[in-house]
Amino acid sequence: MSEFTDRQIEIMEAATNRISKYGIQNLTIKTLAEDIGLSEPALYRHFKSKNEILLSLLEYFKMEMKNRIQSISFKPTDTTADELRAIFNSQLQTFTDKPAIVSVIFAESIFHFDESLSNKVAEIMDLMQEYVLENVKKGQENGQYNKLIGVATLTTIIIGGMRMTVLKWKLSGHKSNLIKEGKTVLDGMLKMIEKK
Amino acid sequence: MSEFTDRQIEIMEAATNRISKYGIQNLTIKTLAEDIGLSEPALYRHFKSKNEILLSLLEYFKMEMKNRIQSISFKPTDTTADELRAIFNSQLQTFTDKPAIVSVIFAESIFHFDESLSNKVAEIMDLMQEYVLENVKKGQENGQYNKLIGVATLTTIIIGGMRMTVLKWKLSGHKSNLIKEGKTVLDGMLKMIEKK
DNA sequence: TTTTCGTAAGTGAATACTAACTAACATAAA
DNA sequence: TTTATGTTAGTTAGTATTCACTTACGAAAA
Repeated sequence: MSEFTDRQIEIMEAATNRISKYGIQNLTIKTLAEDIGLSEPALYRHFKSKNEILLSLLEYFKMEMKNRIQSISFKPTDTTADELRAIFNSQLQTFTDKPAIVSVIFAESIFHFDESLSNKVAEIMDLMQEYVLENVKKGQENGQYNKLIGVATLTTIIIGGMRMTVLKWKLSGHKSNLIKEGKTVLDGMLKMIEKK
Repeated sequence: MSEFTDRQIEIMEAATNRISKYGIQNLTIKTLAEDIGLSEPALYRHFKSKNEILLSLLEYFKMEMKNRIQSISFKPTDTTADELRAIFNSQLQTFTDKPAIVSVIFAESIFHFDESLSNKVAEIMDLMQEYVLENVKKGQENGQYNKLIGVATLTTIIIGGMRMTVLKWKLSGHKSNLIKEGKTVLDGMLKMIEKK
């Protein structure tokens, strides 16, 4: 199914964990090899460079996210707001299960040094943006959302609010309840957006 | 006035610019010295380590931001929303004048490798949060803001929306008009919050 | 004369990556 | 069934380069 081997996935997950725990500066081929219990050259059997590990890791998450969100099945009784709730719930659940991912995909700045990497992060952000924009458009068209604010601006506010919630959760050391807080913030925004 | 010498400020600004242009990975003592036209050991005359340059740089901006925001003079006719507009306008103006700052203070992740540095970034974020929280509390108390949402959640949404706007501006290569777009987003949020 | 601010020329440690080799195993011709 | 050949995934022991930082010294202002 996946285009990656088991060993490659193991390496990518170890890299994600190390970045999450100690930052990108501490992700070296040496430490990464030690984490997995292999020698340094062994890693080069599976990826041709360190950059390729990072690039693959981002691509891997992008694929996962796309598949996951597109396979969410909405009920016929769901409102447009319910659909948005389902999308973010799925995201927050993934982050809660694998907190290390957040450190990697929310970090435009750590990949600033390499164009291919920062482009890949931008692609992931754009993908999420598309889903939200589509939802907002739909909600305004079917009259479930008010039209106080334009589609683009509303999308910025929604994504911004959710990102901020994730960031605070991360800075708290993952101690707070991300799913609960994310729900509070999203419901807050929907309370202001939904027509009554 | 400042606790920093001219040379120190010159070094901190050069460091900020280099991080902004090429990322933290490219900020080395060698490249930094070349930017200023000095030798490497000369930098050590002014800062005792590379980390101290970064730490000072963050402290320098924190001080600047605190002074700047606290010296904003509100008119008696200003609504609570106007006060919030003035605060963010001041921030966005600073970012527009010196875009490099954004790369440094919006980057929790790039300083992940050092606790003192990430703490300093958190302090800057907390400071901004305080100003917004105070404003939201005041607005709800004096009846200018509605009470659909709690103070903390509303603060998260506002800061999140503004951060997202700045991030998009940064990813656009500073090509969009930050002040204008920030105003649009803030006005959008206020439209939903203000009592009519 | 002392202090300040600079330089040239290093240091040891760490980094991404490579060279050369091998054990284990699969495939298929003899 | 044995033997030859190739592949996969690993090893040890390096390479050149880059890094933050230091030592020892010079010039010139106070």
